[in-house]
Amino acid sequence: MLFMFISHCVAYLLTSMAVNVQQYLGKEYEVECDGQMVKLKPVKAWVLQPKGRKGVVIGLFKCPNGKTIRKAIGKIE
DNA sequence: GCGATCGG
DNA sequence: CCGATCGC
Repeated sequence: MLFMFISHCVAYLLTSMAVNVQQYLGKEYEVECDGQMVKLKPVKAWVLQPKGRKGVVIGLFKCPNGKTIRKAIGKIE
């Protein structure tokens, strides 16, 4: 019973976070690549947030020139 | 400096 | 292993 409850909570937390990040993955962002502004979808996104402080969402972008860059694409309360 | 992530 | 990402 307790196990069921806890696993449910864990699953809920994991999925809700995954969904939040996935929303960022769907959208395009203006990113500076090779001295040019390019619209790209992030290859990956995650929350970067110290404990007890506000944080940011970091997007990982693959530029046309092959370079990979990170950019903050969101804020966390 | 903290937070996660991964390319260089 | 470190830089760089952002805001606090």
